[in-house]
Amino acid sequence: MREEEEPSWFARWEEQLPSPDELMPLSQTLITPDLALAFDIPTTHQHPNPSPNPLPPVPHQSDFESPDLTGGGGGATANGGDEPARTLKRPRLVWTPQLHKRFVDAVAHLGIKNAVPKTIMQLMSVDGLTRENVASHLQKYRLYLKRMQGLSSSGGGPASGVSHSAEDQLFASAPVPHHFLTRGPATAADPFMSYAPAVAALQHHQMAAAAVAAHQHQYYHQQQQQQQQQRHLGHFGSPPANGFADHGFLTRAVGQPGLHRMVGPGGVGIVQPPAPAPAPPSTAGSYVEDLESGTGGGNRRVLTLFPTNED
DNA sequence: TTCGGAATAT
DNA sequence: CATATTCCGA
Repeated sequence: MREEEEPSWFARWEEQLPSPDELMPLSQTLITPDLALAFDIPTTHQHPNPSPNPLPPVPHQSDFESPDLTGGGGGATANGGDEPARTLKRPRLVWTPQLHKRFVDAVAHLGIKNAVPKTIMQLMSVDGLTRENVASHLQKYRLYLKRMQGLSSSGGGPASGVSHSAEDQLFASAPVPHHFLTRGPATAADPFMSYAPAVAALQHHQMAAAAVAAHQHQYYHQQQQQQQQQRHLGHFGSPPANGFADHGFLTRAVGQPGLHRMVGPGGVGIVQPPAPAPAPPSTAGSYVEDLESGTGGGNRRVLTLFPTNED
């Protein structure tokens, strides 16, 4: 027994791909504008060829706005050569259907009562997502639910004007758990996400999804306490100004059902999947990087992530 | 002090 | 209108 088909694995890569659904780790990589501008994140370069990709050393922040003076004097924080990147404005988060899906799923699993921003955020496991992001969205989502409730039995008089505008589209994308409307705990009835136990852990402490991901085993799971909000932004402005336009995308799905999330510790530690094997040919997962809608022509840096994929 | 939730701002 | 930010109560 030897020699199986080594070369084959590559060819069958796509076919062997597990359910994309499971592999959809929403790996939205959010990099702070500073970081992104300074240098691109060493995301897994899926270069078919063995090209050594020496990750660019720490960048020299391109000045731009001063890091603010959060306490300039004092002399505390004497970090030498560290990229604080704290106090930066991040671009508006765009809630894509996928992201929202994740959100709804999380809420569904948690149950209304436990569905609080922090918990949801943790369960979602989306890097870069902040509690406020979730809180804001949650607020809107609640309004949506409320409205739906009121509408539900009003004598079918949508005449009032049930405007089914495109806005609902986002919400329509995700199934609204019925118990939401009437109140009920989370019934483990979800198509995806099988980390129910994680929920319990969550409630207990902030293990967060990191543990969940790690649960999968394989590769390293760097457990990091994300007590504070981590910062990561998505790839966005990487204008090919000078240098290379480069990658700019993240590779999702790596062969094998393992969630890899890039967690950035307070500093800039992006963990790259060891990926002993080459990266996917990039045929399977696609992603769409929407950036900048610019409908009105402004300087709106909209950070959007996300893949194509449906549900 | 932190978190959640609504109000308010952009 | 969609998010972000702020304010306040627990």
